[in-house]
Amino acid sequence: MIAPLLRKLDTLISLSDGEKHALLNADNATRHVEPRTDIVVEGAVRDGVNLVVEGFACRYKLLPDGRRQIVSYLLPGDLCDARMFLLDRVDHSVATLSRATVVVWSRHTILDLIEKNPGLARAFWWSTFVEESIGREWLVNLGQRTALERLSHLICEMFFRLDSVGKTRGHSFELPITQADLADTLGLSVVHVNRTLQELRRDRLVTLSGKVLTILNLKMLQTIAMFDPDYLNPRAWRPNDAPQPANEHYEAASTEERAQRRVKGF
Amino acid sequence: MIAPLLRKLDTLISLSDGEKHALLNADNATRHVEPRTDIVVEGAVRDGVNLVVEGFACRYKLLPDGRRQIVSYLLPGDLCDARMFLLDRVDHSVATLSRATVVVWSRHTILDLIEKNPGLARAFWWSTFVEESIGREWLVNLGQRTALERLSHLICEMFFRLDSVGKTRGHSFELPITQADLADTLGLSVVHVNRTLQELRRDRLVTLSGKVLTILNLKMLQTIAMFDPDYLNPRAWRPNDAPQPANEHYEAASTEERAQRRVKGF
DNA sequence: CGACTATTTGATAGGACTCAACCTCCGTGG
DNA sequence: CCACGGAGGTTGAGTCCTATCAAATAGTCG
Repeated sequence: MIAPLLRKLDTLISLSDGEKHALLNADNATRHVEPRTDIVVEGAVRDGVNLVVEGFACRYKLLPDGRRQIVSYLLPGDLCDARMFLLDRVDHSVATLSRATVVVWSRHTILDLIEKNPGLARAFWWSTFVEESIGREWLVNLGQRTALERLSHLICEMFFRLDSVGKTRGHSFELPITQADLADTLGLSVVHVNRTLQELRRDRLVTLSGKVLTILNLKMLQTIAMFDPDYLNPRAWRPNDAPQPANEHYEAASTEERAQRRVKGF
Repeated sequence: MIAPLLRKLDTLISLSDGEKHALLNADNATRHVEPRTDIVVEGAVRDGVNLVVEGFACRYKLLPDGRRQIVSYLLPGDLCDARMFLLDRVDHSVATLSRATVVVWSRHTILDLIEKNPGLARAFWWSTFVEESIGREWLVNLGQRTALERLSHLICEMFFRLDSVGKTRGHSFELPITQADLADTLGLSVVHVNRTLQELRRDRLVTLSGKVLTILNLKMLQTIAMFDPDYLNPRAWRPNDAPQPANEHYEAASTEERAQRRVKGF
């Protein structure tokens, strides 16, 4: 059930068997949620942590006049709240885009998990790094790229993210969202998203029928989008796994421990 | 020297005298940096944490073809690296926009500070929440707002942020950056930034001479920008200041220690 | 099958970009 | 003290990308 999460976290930071077990066995409640349903409402008090298991969800913000901007996607394996269980409220809402399955851990359960499995805390933390990194890339997308580039970039990102949780088949994946959602993600009008999509199809870059998107020419799509998947993989941000000068300090310190290692391991 | 930081953190989460002292007395080196100088280079190995004390800096990303997007501003009191001292590398660069003064803490110093003053760790952490919240608001800005709205919003944000660290005089503040920087921030061309700025002046909303910006009609500017300062103040996100379950737990944990505190407290 | 919702198409308008030139302010140096 | 050079700011003209408006088509679900 929570396989995508396990897979994702394990990629970020390899988890011990104990940690995997803990996650698998933690109390949780499964919810099936209809499309266009708020999971977390801006300003509301939070009670637990949600994990998207199946389907797409998003964080979004509304302007007083009704304009909507989607600020991130929550794909299978993504935590809706990440570390937000520390905040009572959030400044944005989270809603499903498609029909979705969500696993909910109570605040208590999560804190207990983290307490007993520091590695999990680390992994959660890393996943927020990725989220922030994606956010920065989205800023570049909205600020600098043209409609064609934006859409291409988003498609590339989705492909890589879904692939990392085993939700692709070859170069295809389900894209259970509407063009209006894409528009609110890319800062474009629906009409223009539609035409841009047609352009991608015309150029034999992708296929999109029903809710299945197939990338016909990934390399070309990446080139157009200037897409470099590094930002999705913090592991790659490290030069390699060789200790850094800054780290020697820690390696040297000895009594000092887990805490130090923890920090580094992050 | 680090007064702006103290002031900011104290607003986020009130600091104890001990914590303030620790910060004030921590070893640090002061650097004066010329405009347009990289402080942190994408992909480079990190060694310490930088704090902007005076002047403006920014995080930015470059596209292969040279387009630049500024993804956040670092104003006086802002930490360039926040928790990034845990990562060896970052996916973006940080550069000064104006002449700036930067205080540098070594990795060791920072870890020591955090170790001994969990409250500081918490405060740093909170400050990253604000940063993320700002990032989301910027996404809305780039995705949904028109040029006039974007610029107005950015000006409002700067005003509120600078005001919170005592860097304003009345409704004026120094804006030591170039229109080209604004353009790369707002996803607009320099020419259009220029014209939009003129529009704001024509409408008697702001004044901008030399490097000093004065807001003549804050209320109107906020209305145009649909600016709501809440996102800058996580305190407001909490229902009140009653102790939270999460915190009780955190305070309570005892044997497992620093490691836990590190993770949780941060 | 009917009522929606989503996608597509056509036509038109407009916001923002580009190109190119000009101006203004400063710091430097002869 | 003024000439020079460069960076930043300003203007004008023309174009293009993207938005809007409106309507038709296709899909979906009960």
